[in-house]
Amino acid sequence: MKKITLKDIADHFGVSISTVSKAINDSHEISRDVKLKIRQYAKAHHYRPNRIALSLLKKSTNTIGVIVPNILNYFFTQVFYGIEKTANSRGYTVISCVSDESFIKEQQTMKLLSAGTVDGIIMSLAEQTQAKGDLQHILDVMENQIPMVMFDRVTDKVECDKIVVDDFEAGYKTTKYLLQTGCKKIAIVSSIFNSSVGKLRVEGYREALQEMGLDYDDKMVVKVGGADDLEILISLLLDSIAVDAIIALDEMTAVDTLNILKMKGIDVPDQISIVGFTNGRLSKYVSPALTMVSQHGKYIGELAANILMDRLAYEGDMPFTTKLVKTSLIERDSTRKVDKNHRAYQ
Amino acid sequence: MKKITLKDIADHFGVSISTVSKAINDSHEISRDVKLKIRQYAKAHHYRPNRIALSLLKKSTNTIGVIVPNILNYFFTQVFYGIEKTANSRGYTVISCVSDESFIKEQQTMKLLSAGTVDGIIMSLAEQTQAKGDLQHILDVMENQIPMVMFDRVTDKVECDKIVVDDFEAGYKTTKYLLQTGCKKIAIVSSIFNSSVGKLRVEGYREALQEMGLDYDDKMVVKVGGADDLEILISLLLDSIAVDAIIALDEMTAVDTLNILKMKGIDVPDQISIVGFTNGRLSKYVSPALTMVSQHGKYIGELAANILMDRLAYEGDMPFTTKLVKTSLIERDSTRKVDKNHRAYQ
DNA sequence: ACATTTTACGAAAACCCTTTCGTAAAATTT
DNA sequence: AAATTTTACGAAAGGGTTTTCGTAAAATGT
Repeated sequence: MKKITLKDIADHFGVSISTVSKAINDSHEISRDVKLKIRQYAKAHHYRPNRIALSLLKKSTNTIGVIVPNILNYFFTQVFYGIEKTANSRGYTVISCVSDESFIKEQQTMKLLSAGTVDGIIMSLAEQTQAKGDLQHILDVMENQIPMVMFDRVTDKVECDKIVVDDFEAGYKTTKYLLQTGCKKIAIVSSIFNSSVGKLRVEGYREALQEMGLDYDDKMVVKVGGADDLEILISLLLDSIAVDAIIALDEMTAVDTLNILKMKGIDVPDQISIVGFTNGRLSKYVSPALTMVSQHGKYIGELAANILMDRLAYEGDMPFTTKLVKTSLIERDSTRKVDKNHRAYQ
Repeated sequence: MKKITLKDIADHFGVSISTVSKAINDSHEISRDVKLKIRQYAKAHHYRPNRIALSLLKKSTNTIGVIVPNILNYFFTQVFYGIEKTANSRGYTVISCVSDESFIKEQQTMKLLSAGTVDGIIMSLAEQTQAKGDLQHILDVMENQIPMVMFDRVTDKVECDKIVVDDFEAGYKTTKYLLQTGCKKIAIVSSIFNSSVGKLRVEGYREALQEMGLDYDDKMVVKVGGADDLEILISLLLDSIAVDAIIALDEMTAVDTLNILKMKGIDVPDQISIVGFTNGRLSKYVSPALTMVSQHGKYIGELAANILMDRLAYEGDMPFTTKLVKTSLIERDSTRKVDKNHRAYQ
């Protein structure tokens, strides 16, 4: 049984296509008996209006495009999950694309999506795009009147709705928390020192130190490239400074750091506390379970989808907004309990 | 600048739409100068043929739909990644949907996708659908002449291309491996004892035992429901039998089991070896790092996409195939090294 | 100079759907 | 009985594209 169209049904009953369409859409223009037999036949043959034809007619596809840099990253998976769930509940379909952190692929994908395939786009910039700073393909899309929401990795050069994690506050809050648990010498291990995200977290850390009258020491901010560096760099750090807490700016580095400390026979959290960023699947399962900063990926996805769909539904002008999503600290066993007395002084 | 169409360009030059179309498609029917000025204008105004209109005309969307039960599961994320990459490289777009293990959502999604939105579908059954056994929505799609590839969670009731993990062999191979490392009393911890996948693995395990002349003992196959059961059930197991190896049928259970054994002061792998299923992100990062069975999610995704696209490209009949993908054992530190002498007897 | 071919373009159909408008016939009102 | 309204349907446009076919004018061949 091939796909059935209005024409097929019209031919079968010897009526016009418009009659069939109206009958199926329960128009009052069609008599009761004609309507009945047509609807019955349509149902029996699983008639469903062709979405493509409808899109062409209505000039809207009820589809939104999503471009994430790396779907294997749990944060993006979570965001994607949030988007899909929300879009779906509001009758939208999601076309998902992965830029794989590549500028070229992002460019191609944007072109594809903007060729009438989607009503709007949600995206996070590829690493290469951020490094290159060439955003023409994104400006093109905006010029084409396609609404866009950028999240996490955004840019000032494009005017659109944005959702960013409050990374400054996250760095600040995390540092403050460690200080409250009695830590005095807090180091940072970063594998993302080039990104805006990484820089903001360090700035927040700096602010927190300053507020407590502590000195910021550049040597305390360790920049790691590959995983191999980590062990050497941590050893170097520990040899020179009596560190009592480490903030790792991504989950894998956090877990690696934990393992290195354990190998060295250092007790976590008694001798050194660890807080990691991105509350993924790992942190709960290592021992001690790691205290992590959650970025609320799923919530960000829901928010992005809602903002986009609101804009799509809204007639007339709507100012662009930038939402700042706060992080949460998920306390587990890699940090000490907050010192109540100390907290009292805050 | 609004979206520009052939008509806009035609109006601008006072020529017909067909002339513009031919000029842009570099037809020999159009004179050099007309072609030149039209193409130039089109490029300057970022003309791109509307994909929706093309889809309607060509009766193909160059899009494939993917339905996975749970995108937060790393295995499915990997499969999805493989599909997206492969589809993309062959000029296809991917519409991704999540059934969330729900029968209703799977049903709705299938309807949506089969309404002309996609050329083909790749899917893995939702848990609810498997439990319910109602596959009408899938049969409907097949009747609609939409090619489909099912992977991992498949069913005999639908005739289509399928890709399944060789779970019997995986259970067999894993057991054999543990025996070769000198283990004699191998237990299984399963949270998926109702699924075909789980059953096959246990059968493979049984076969391996039998082959070595060892008895199969039902008490050695522990069925866990929630995470809370696990500790009690493992304690019960260890109290009654001198187990020296545990096979966990999913990653989280493997890690949980490891942590429980460590808490009990049992050395892994010296006293008890552990092998887990699904080589995800956790296993590498716990200590000792877990020996795992990899299902090659990314490869399965690539395979599924290629089979589907091959079928879409092929004119005429093509028999349905079922591919059996072998698993690989990734040896880490939760199992002992293979006993060479023992192996010699194999 | 006339017949034939080539060149260069336009008209129209097809893809499938919804909706507006037009119009007979039937039903109602005057 | 004539005028008006209502009922129930069909024709056609429009959405954007490609492609087949038709056809003037220009170019070529004899």
